Amino acid sequence: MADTALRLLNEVGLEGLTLRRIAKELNVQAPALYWHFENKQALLDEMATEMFRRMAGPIAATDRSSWQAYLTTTMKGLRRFLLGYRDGGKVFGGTRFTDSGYAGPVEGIMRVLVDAGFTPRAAARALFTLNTYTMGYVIEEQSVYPEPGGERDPAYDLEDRTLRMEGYPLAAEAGYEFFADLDRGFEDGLRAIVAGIEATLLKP
Amino acid sequence: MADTALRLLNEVGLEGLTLRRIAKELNVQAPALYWHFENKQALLDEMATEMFRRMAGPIAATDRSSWQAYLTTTMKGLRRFLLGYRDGGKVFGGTRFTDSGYAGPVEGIMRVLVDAGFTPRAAARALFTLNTYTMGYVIEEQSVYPEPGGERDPAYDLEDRTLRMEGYPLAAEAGYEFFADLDRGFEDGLRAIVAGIEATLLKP
DNA sequence: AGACTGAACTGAACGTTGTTAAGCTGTCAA
DNA sequence: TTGACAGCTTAACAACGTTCAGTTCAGTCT
Repeated sequence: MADTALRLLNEVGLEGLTLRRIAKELNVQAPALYWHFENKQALLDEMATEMFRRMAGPIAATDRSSWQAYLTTTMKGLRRFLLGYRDGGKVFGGTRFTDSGYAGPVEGIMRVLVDAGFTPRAAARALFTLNTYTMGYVIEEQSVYPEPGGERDPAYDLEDRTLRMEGYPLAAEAGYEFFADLDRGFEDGLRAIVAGIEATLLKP
Repeated sequence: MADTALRLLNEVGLEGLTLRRIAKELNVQAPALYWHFENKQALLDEMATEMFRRMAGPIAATDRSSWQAYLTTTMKGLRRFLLGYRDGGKVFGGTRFTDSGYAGPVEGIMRVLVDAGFTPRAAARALFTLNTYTMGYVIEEQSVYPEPGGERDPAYDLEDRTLRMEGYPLAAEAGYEFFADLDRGFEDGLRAIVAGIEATLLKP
């Protein structure tokens, strides 16, 4: 049921994801959904939780050669997963999980960090910082590329953007760096944050 | 007009911000708004732009004793401003600006960084990384504290949260660190990122 | 003065949305 | 056979964004 909604999400986007559309996909009338969910928000929460369940498994089995490599591949994985769903960032950000299934994965990441010498508080801070960065990045990214693997939104055309920046050469160059190579941009930011975590949270 | 909508935003939230409600505030009928805006999204874009205009001034006049201090106070200011509007993070994130008024402030920040020895590309990356972090943080934060200066959303009750985490001691402690002191949490993350920027983007 | 223009708005309506209420259908246990 | 209950349907509601044809009114031109 949340499965169906998630599949539909990639077809119609968050805006087009109406209860009647979901019901149609299930060969059912819209009010029938209320037997399973209290309201639409509860369904969205369930969807976010299901998304998390699906990514928790694959992400768990990552590079453990160092805590840096572990965090890096984990966050790359998180981004890839969120990008896999249309509006994945928005659906995921700010929705509460409907069960405690995320406790396990969080415990796993925390374990790695604490074993590497972090205090629990520093480990939690590192994790939260990386999470918010990744989510913020994906939200921004998905407003440039609304559909997974799809075309760039024409409103973010780089040449138009540069033209409108006349008189502000550095801002023009910045705009280009912001939205040109999003993969590399994410990883450069990620590398910076991981290095900063080592400098200020592991060895304060 | 966007002013009125912004004032109303803090009263009724993004969800309650309907065209009929805005029109009522202006002593006008709802369709009249379409004389001034193509559609509701255009109005939201205009609101985000207006938000940016209001924060660009105050933020510009900040600590210039070092680029680190400059970035830190700028980002603290950005967060404070976003927190000043209900759902400020969501309104701001992923909306396109309606004019090029943001080019000036961006140019200013870039200038400081380049003068401090950053390449333009590294400066842009530093700025974007901090921006996405701040926006992601505020979005998360505002789902815990929906109203500016208001009460904590009961769904994020820390004790409930901790209870549901039985068997995952580190995750429980992490949950506490995540949502306990949001001011300190933001600044700790900020400090880490700024340090990482120095280590990997200024001196690669 | 009178005709015209355009900006700004009204009133009524349309299709769609999330949601509620009451009632129908089948399945399984007592 | 009866009853309970899960799961659904049909009908309807208020509210939403939006469209369209018409109205008001200040200002301009002849």
